[in-house]
Amino acid sequence: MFKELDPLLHSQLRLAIMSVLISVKEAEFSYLKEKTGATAGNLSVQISKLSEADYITVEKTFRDNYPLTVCKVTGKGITAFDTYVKAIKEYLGTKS
Amino acid sequence: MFKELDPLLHSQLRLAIMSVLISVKEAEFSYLKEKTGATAGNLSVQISKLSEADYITVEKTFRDNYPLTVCKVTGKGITAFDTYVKAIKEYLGTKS
DNA sequence: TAAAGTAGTTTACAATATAAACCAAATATT
DNA sequence: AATATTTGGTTTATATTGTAAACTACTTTA
Repeated sequence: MFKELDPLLHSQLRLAIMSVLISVKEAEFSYLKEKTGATAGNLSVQISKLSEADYITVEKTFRDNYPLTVCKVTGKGITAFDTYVKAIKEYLGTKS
Repeated sequence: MFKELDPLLHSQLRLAIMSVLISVKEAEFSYLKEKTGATAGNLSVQISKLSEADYITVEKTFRDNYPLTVCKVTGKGITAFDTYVKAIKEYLGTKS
């Protein structure tokens, strides 16, 4: 009846991160922090999880002497997100 | 940016329960169990939580000598569900 | 009357989410 | 030139949540 919801995506913050990354293709840590409203600690943890699953890539460099973390969504991530969107719509009813 | 997702509804099983109840207005425990594919234990716990929040009402009676649990969604539950649907659509992108 | 079935509830544990504490380096202040 | 503050995060500890397994209580069937 109801499709499984990818537990990695069924998390408010991880879903928000993916949503942002799909819309912009690339984002800095601080940008994600601002857009999602998350604390840095929580954001760091959830970025690691998405990265471990290869839903996103994380590049750590420096800019103006400060560390800079840049995230991008992968093909696998886009597919997973699309699948999640289709699945959850079943739950939301026909008014979708 | 992103609206909060009601944590009570942002759970695969509770969302499925609400989804069913909104489509049928009233359902027995065993019907919910079949539709959601949940174990009885998990279903029992999640029904209690929805009931405590007054998102649903639970009526315990007997039918043919066996206990019978019937659930209905409340007005508050419908409102909460609608709000959740609107909120999560923000996360799902414009292809919604 | 013993075994199996119905309809759940309770409990114990695993997984998740999150804030708080921490770290390393850079810049600003006294 | 120390010291304090800021940047940009990570790690850790705790609280919350989710779930399966075990249990309860009663009923039916053999």
